[in-house]
Amino acid sequence: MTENQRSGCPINLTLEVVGDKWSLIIIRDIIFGGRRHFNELLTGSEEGISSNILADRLKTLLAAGILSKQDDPTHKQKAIHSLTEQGIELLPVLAQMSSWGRKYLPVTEELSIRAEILDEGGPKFLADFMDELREIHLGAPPKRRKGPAPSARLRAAYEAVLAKRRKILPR
Amino acid sequence: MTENQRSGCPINLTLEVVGDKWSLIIIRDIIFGGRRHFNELLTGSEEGISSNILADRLKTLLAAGILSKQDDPTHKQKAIHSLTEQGIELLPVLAQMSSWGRKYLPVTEELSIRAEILDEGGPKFLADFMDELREIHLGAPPKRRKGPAPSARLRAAYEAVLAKRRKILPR
DNA sequence: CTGACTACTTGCATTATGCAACTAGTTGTG
DNA sequence: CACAACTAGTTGCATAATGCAAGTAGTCAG
Repeated sequence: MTENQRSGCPINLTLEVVGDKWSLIIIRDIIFGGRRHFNELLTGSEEGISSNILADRLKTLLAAGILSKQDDPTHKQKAIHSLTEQGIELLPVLAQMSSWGRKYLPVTEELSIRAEILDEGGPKFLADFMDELREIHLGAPPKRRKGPAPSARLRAAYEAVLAKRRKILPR
Repeated sequence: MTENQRSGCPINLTLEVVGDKWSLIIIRDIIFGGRRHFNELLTGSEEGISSNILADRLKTLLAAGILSKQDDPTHKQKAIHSLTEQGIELLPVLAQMSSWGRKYLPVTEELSIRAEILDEGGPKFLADFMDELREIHLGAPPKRRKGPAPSARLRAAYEAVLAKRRKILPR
C-alpha cells in the first residue's frame, strides 16, 4: 500500500477515488435503488458485479469516507451501508453523468426515465433529493415537503414505464 | 472486439466510455489546458500519462464521438484534436467532480483555484465557458461578452496564485 | 437440525495498465 | 545538404486490476 498520488488537482483526486467502472455504480444503487446490504448490492443491479470486487470497493469507499457501515440490529450478520454527507454530495456528479449519458449514449427507456426526471427537476429536485437522502442515511430531521418524496417520484416514474411496456409487450 | 454492454443505464454507459483514470484527465487538459496536440497532452500534465495509454484513449474518445481529429496545416505530422459538442458537454461533469474533489479531497491550492472559479461562477460561467469552447473547437461564431473570456479568467486566477506563491517561497 | 442466507475470501485466468525503448517520417538549423 | 530534434505513435514485457467460480464460517427460520 504505497502512497502514490498523481497530483493535487481536484478532478484527478476525484478520479483516483471513484474513477473506475464500479464505485459509482454502487453509489448509484444505494442512492436510486435504496440498497443497503451487501447482497442487495451484489444481486440487485443489471451489471452484475462480482463479490470480490464489491467487497473491495465497499472497503475503499468506506476508507474514503463516502460510505459508513453499521450493524443491522435485526440480523447479526447483516451490515447496513449508509451514505455520508460526502457520499450524498456525489449525487450532482451522478446527475450530470446521467444527463450526458441520456443525451449521447444508447440508453434504454426504462433505465433513462430517472435521468429524465433528474433533468427536468433541475437543481431544486436535486436539492430535495439530497435532503431526503440526509433523512434516510444521516437521520436528519424530516423536512416539510409538498407532494411525494423525490425517491417516490423516481420510483413511480420507473413503474409507469414498466407498466406501459407490459401493455405493449404483454407477458 | 466483442460487443459486451453491461446495461442501458445512462450512468453505466457513461462510465463505460469515460469511467477510467485517464479519459477525463485528457478532456480536462484539452478544456482547461488548451492542449490540442499529442505531445502537449503527453508532457503537459502533472500526472504523467504514458504514450501508449494516451494513444489508446485518444482512439477511444475519437470513436466515441467525444473528440475529432484534423491535420495541422502548419505541420504534416501534427494532428489537432478538437472537442465535439458531445465532448464540450462533459464540462458540467468535470465541474461537478472538480467541486466535489475540492470540498472533500486534499487538493493543492494552485490546482484548485480553477475549481473555486467554477464553483463561484455557477451555471452562468459554465455556459459562457462552453460557448467559448464552441468557438475554439467547433468554429462557432463568437458571442458578445462583457469582460475577459472564461478561459482567460481561469488562467489569470491560476497565474495569480502562482505569483503569490513565488512571493512567499521565492526562487 | 437442516437448508437457505449472511458477508465475505481464495485461487486462478484474463485484461488493463505502466515503463522503457524503438520507429518512420518531418522540420528547423548550420 | 547533413543532422539533431521533434512528430505521433508502436512494440515488448512486467505488473496490477478485474472477473469467475467455488468455498467458508457464522446465522436464522421452519
